[in-house]
Amino acid sequence: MTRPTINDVARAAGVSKGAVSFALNSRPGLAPGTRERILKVAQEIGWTPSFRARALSVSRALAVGLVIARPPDTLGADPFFPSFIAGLESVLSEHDHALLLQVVADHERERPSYRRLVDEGRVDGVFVTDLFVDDPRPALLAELGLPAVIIGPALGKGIWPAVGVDDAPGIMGAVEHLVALGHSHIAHVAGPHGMVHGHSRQRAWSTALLRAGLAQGPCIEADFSAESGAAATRQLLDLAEPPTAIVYANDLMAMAGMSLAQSRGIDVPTDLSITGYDDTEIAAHLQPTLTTVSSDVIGTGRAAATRLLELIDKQPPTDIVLPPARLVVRNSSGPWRPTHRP
Amino acid sequence: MTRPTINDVARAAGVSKGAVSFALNSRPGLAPGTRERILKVAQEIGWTPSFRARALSVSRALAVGLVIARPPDTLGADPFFPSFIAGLESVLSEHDHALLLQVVADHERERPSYRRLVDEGRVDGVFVTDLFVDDPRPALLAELGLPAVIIGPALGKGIWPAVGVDDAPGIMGAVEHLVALGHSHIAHVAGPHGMVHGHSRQRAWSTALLRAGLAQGPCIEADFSAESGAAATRQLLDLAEPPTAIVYANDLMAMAGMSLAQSRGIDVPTDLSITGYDDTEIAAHLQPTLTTVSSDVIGTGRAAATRLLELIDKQPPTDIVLPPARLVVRNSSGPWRPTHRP
DNA sequence: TTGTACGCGTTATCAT
DNA sequence: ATGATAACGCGTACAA
Repeated sequence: MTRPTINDVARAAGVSKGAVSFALNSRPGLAPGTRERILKVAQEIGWTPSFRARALSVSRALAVGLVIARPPDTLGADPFFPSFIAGLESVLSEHDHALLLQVVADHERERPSYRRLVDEGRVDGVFVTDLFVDDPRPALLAELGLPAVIIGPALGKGIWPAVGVDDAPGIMGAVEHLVALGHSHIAHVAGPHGMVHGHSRQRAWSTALLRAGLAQGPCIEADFSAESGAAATRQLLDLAEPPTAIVYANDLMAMAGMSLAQSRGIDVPTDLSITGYDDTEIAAHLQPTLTTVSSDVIGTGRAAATRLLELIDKQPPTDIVLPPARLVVRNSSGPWRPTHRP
Repeated sequence: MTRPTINDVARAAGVSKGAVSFALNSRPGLAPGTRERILKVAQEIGWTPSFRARALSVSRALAVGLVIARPPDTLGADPFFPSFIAGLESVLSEHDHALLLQVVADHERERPSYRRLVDEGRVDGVFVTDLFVDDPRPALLAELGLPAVIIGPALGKGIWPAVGVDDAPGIMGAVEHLVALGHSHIAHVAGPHGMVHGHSRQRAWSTALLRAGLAQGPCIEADFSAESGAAATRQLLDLAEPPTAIVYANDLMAMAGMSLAQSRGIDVPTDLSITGYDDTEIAAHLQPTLTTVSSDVIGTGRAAATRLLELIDKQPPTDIVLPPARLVVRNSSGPWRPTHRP
């Protein structure tokens, strides 16, 4: 009833432990016949190498970690992680690595989280998400000697490789789309300036306006939450000259903003155009359907996992090309109409 | 630069490996002074026991698994997992257990996933979610000898303990709320009948109607997705006698349904009342705000983790009481008005 | 190909 | 009562 070990296989096949190990890892130095026989016996006995023994022996954890630092309720609304994790998994499982997940409420608790992962030797590397400007984590991880891959737009040259869909093309696409519809007063509801994806999306919005030869519209910093999206929208609509279009840094804020506008009797898109970012499942089923930016999140996960495994094995980086984020035009954006508001 | 081992500590403290181990695990048989000295030295050297070595030695993985079988895009819209995982983590980390996550696209791939977890000895137990009626997984896990805790409403007596907020009170609360508002033609957009939480919510709806002395309203089976929620709503509204209120099995379908109704010029809640389930972050920011059911998901995670660890250690179950799911009344539900539709 | 040391704690057996 | 010693768990890798 107890699990078979490598010794059982060796005995049954009439060879040594070492031979079995060689056969399993398909390493040279075994007669083809022997190799086959060993594998067949292993199959019959139903032996799979013990991950624990292997991990101890090779001094590797055979696992990587993902530490998510966010209040759980904010997490629930984020469509990123599930898909991202699915992408990670698809690569990791092929390389016999497991994904170890930790969710901590805030960045304070993130540090000890990494420490423990390292101290106990639980993981061989980690993914770092939600990077903020001047984030201390890359340096901390370097100090701990733990390989890492940063998820998100690369902000300057870093210690670690960054993997992620560049969000600029998507946001710029949104602005261009609105400009083409005749809008010239285009606002932005941004993510926190301190977070790189908040930052980069805002910069993309700003750059796009510049390129279109338009004046910078109003920009309000929010925090990706529905609450903050609604509040930001309220501020924008209360301006002396409210914008005719708003580019949101994510779908959740866009949805909250759209609802707020509607509750004030403002019609979307007749009176106000709105774009989101993420292409959440619900986006296509709102009233009106939401124009938003879609990116290959699963692909990002795959790329990140691939890169981290390479980093761990000290292999040269594969060049992985991800399709750029693209605008999905729906009904929340429409032509600008030079009418008077009530 | 290499990690300190138990030997380093033993040498520095002038004792044997065994003594250090005893000190660490606070086991009897050491003079108080010795114990303290050892711990102090360990602290100074910065030694933490290697998880790998310990796992091999105690023949335990010191980790538990969560296998999520869902297409990633459906996952993204589900607010359950992030909070649930946060709850799991808070308990697991205190007991030095890690959470190993796997996301597979469908149930076909779930089976091999468990096999690998077991064969490699990666985990000591698993959480089973999204249980469906006559689910083969509990039996499979029993056969594999892998302790499990089922997440969700207990459907009959099972091999494994079930942990989860009972959804019946919440759904019944929604129906009662609608009845109190004067509605008598209350429909249900259900989750898949084959899934226990789809099933149990539908039963709760049905029971509540019965208790209120009302006729069973129309019920349409959907699959928790926005798409299916919209389709089901379309069917309901096309009935000769459309319902005046719809109870949805989750927020996502409710949102899609609400949008669909609005796109047809039906006012919510004036012409149609709507309730959801989950209390998603966006629910409070929709137009109108969504009446829905809220439950303690983090608490569920904590309870599940506690129970699984007990199961693994063959300890008697702690009795954990979770607050029942409760209705959060907002603006998508209102009094029934006996008016004619256009 | 085989034999064996090794990785690193845990625990049962012994000695004082 | 204290603490040392050695076997053990299970693959991997190198010398023979």
